[in-house]
Amino acid sequence: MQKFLIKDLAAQVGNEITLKGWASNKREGKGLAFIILRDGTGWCQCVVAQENVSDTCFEEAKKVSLETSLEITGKVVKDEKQIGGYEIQVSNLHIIGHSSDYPIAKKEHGVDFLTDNRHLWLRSQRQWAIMRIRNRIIFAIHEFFQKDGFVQMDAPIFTGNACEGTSNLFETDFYGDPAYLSQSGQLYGEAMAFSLGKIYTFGPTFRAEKSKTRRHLSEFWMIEPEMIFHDIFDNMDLIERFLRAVVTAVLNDCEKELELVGRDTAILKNIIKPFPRLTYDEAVKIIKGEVDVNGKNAIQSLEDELVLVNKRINTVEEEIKTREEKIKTPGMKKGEIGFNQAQIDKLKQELSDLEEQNRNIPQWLNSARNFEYGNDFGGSDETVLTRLFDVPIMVYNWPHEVKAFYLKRDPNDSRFARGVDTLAPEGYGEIVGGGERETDVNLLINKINEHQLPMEAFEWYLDLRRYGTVPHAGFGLGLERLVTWICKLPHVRESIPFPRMYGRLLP
RNA sequence: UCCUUCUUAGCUCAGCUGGUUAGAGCACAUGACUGUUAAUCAUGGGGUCCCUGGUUCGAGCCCAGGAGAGGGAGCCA
Repeated sequence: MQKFLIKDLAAQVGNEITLKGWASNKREGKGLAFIILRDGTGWCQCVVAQENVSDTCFEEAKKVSLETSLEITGKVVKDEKQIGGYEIQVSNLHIIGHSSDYPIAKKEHGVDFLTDNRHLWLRSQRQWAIMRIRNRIIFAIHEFFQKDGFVQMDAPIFTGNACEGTSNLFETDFYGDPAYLSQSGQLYGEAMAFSLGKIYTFGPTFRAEKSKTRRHLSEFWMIEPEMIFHDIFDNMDLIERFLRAVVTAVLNDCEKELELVGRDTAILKNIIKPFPRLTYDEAVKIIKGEVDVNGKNAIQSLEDELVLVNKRINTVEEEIKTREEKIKTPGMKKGEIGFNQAQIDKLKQELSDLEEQNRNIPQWLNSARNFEYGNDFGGSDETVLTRLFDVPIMVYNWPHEVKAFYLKRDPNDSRFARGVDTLAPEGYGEIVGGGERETDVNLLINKINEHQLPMEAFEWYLDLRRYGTVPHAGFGLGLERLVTWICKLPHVRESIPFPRMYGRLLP
């Protein structure tokens, strides 16, 4: 077992202790080696000075390469310059497992390579920070619901019926019968709420969507609370309190991790402000640019963005050119060439992202301008809308045709269903979908027929209305999308330890 | 399913109008340097230019087909 951990070094200043872990980096000088040790709880520089250790020990230190596992004994010294604020002056060192040609270098890598090496990528600092934030989010979710009187219950993963239609389901063999991997625990959640009042499920969800976008996974974790005697407005109140609690927990406890992922926390701190609530009608007007919000016009701001993107493309191209010229000047130091080369690589990465945006934004503009009233929002519409806000927004009262069969019709206007989507700001889009459920058995039967779903598979669900129906509501939160927004990640793939995506099953 | 971008060393990328022996940085190996922060400096090894076919005196570069990856639309949390 490990007696001492890097995170606890503060209490050990002046003491000689033994740490166990991996070498995440090493720098060498004459008679001196600096090993950055990581043990899962943090990073710490260990200094091996030839004069302080035996010759065999120093030879051993020289053999340490990236990700070699080792045991290090030495004195803990305070040193503000270092990552964790402490340093080990090594007196003894012992290699546990060698590591040669570790594939992930101390440099930028492409996504394909990193995803192929996810099992090793997880060891890097940024991924470590994301996983810790993910963990804090999960814990905060449980804390919030448990304190609020919810009971955690589990929906089955094998299901015989499709919740919202048969497409996008992974089919498996269940003793000779077709079974589907759950794409939502929602219907089961309703049954469980009718027993325990307020429940939430927390489990994996599977969608066979052939989507290759920055916000889709084939396997993701969903949190689905369901509450009796809640209407859509109670539901929105809960969503708001819930998200506020989770984000606040991360802000309070993950300062270091947020810094490591480079998250500007100013926008997260806005979470204390009330979430704007828009009806579908209001949101459509904003998307189409007919109504301004916060002094900003959706179409205009997107057009401005396009201009900025183009300007930035020019600047970046110029800078690449300048640096390429600079490299060619004779007599330049090798180190300076390397530095410029690295800058050029970074700029090229930015350039290809910008060019991507340059291709996408005109499409989004087109789709926003021509948005047809009555349609569901597409990914780009959500982006266009949420770019204008600095807090999550809630859009409710959707045209009933575009939403799931189990949503309640608005009693004041039957064209609308009482669904609510919560969209994360900064262009991130939908993180929560939910609503008030239909309570009338006959309206439900009509809807099931309209959607051409197999009635026999839903008989048990209809029983919930036959035996003491009550008003109830709930929602589903996509954990990875929340992690992605809170960390401001460029892609969901970094928000889960081993992402399962269209075309990705390994590692 | 459709649109779009890409594929050159282990990794990240150059490679001009089609021209002779394909380059750089990182990583790796050896050596130098007592305090480095992606350390630095010197030397060295390392290539099926994604695959198949075509055009050409000549293809990493042009054409056709295929494979793989990125992003987007649809669909969705």
